[in-house]
Amino acid sequence: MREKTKKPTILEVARRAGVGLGTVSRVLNNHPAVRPETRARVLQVMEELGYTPNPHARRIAGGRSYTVAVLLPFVGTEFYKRLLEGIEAVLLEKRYDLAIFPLLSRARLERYLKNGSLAYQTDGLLLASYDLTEHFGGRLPTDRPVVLVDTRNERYDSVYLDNRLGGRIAGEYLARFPGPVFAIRIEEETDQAFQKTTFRERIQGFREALEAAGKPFTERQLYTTRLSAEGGRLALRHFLEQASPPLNVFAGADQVALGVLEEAERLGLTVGRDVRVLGFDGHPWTEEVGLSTLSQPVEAMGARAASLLLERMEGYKGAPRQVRFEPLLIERASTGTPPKAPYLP
Amino acid sequence: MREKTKKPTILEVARRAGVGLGTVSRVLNNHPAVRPETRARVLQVMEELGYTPNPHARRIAGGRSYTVAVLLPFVGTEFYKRLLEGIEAVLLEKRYDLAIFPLLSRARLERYLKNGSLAYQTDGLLLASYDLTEHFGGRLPTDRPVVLVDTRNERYDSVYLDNRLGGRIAGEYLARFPGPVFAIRIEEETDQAFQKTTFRERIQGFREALEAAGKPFTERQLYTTRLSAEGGRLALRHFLEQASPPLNVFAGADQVALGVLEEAERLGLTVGRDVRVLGFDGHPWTEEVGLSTLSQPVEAMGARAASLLLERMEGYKGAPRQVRFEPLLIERASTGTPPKAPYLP
DNA sequence: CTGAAAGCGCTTACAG
DNA sequence: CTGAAAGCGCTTACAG
Repeated sequence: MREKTKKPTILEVARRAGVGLGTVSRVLNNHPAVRPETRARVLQVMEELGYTPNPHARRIAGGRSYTVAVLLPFVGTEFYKRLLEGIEAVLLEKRYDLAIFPLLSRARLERYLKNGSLAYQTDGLLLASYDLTEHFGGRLPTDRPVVLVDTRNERYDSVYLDNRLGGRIAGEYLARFPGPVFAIRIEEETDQAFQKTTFRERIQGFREALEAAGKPFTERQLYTTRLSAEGGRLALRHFLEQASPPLNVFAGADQVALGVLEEAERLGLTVGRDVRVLGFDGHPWTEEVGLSTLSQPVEAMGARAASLLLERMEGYKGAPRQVRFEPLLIERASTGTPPKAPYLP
Repeated sequence: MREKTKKPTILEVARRAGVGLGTVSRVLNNHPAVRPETRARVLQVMEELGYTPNPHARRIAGGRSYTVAVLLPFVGTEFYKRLLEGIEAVLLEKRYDLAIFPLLSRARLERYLKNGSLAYQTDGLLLASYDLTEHFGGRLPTDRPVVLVDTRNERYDSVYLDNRLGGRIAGEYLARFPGPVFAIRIEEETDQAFQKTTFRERIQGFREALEAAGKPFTERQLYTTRLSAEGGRLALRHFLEQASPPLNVFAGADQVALGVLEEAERLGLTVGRDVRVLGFDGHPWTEEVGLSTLSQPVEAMGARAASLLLERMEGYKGAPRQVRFEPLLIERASTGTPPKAPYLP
């Protein structure tokens, strides 16, 4: 009759391993001053008992929470899925937990930050996509280390993709093909509190490249839509009202590019010949559907951001570090080029 | 020169209020055995000091975490925004925190549940939209109370909307207007791990009502798309290829209905006369755009679910409670009916 | 109604 | 390298 399966504590581990509980704690914290044999024995016992440390006790005893807060837009796109995977990979390895805070409203954000709730819960903050510092006069109201990812700010460690460069690469690339060039501009969320400029930068770079190539780009070549595959379908229909195949489309995002692909197929057009399509993001499924795209190492960016944060949490005091990633053009069938060897991140 | 603004503790509050720290704790926990004057004085001091209890200490001392986990689909739709608002409202009032766990993959879910991480962190679980019990042989591997919302299961407290009824109301309503009837079926996410049937139920009810009204519904009257406004635009174009105005469209969700509205306007059609559109969800903005819709009391559902969970956490042991909400038809200009008094939830 | 004390499961100097 | 002890900020019987 054991009572409600009480979790084993550090004390029980210590007893069974025949050591003091300080030693168990040292093993837990990777303290170097533990003999390898002792460590092994303790780990063994932990394994047997299915022991996991009580994070609340650690927090209260050690002052650290072993938790990192990730604040991200409340949109369930593949980009954030991948970003979280990258972040989580390095955090879990270091035995840190990850608390996700979807940015729903400014009021909620302030509550998180102000009332100390976040402060109590986490040892560091990872801000994705929104540079929230503007809301707080340049500095977030927290004494925890902060790292930005998918956005940048000179005052904080930042890990970001050069979206404008991606747009330029797209422009240079598509300008070489016969037929007119079109682009899809994806509307950013219009929430005043949370702004980002990702898609705008991509289009900006695209426009620059076309102009540099002597193919000035006008509003008529642009179609604006929300981020959705159906938006890509509408875009292609719109472009086909203005020009006959072959035509070349920069979709701005893989998700939208997928819609272009779907609609082309529905209309009986041959992708890669009648319609060339270029996506952006390099999501894993683009390989299956043969979509050319500007690959973005999202997982790597997330991992890098998490590493920078971990360093800060361990006391690193240097100047803010700006880590810039570059997108990589991957040619596949959707732009008519024979597929190359698969992309290795 | 105060050092890094140490947070005040219960001890400091006790001193300043001239009471023992047990009393402060009692105030914190709404224990009845505290004289009103004493309580007032303590609360005063807390206010002055900007004291907030350290949740980790409470957790470790009291065995409770004062945190509820909300597991929800990784999609940033307005529905979940509203649901979270409803949940949060009652939880915050009871001084509970809310930990959001987006359901990204089955692997992550199992990690949450298994490794005891969730178990340590929270006192109860709220599962939104997915009945995850199937993954675990009928019972979730947790000893914490569990409440489902936006889905149902006989073995757990469940709060849900009768989506099929909503579909039926929509069918009965639209069948009365002149002109053919169309419907938009929204694809559920195809993730095998996380399934829901919301939209399917709405269409099912719709079909039943039409058949009952002697207007059999065929596949030709159905357009399938992902959940997006652009999907609504495509749908309307599709319907207009099959019939001339006036026509009547059940959009299945407000977001998609919005696209129908947009496209009708773009085509110069008069909404409410040439095209009648009925949404589903009753999101706040539908009033502004004059969209008729089946209103769903999402916030109230979230609040109710949170209340049921709180009761369980306080020890309620009764049989699982099934709370069924009914959608309410709101007539506005998009179905040609003059707007009535605003809906009061 | 209220205070003093034990205890929650850990971490971290401090001695050995 | 390791043990014993103090302490983290609370909660909760236990006495008054």
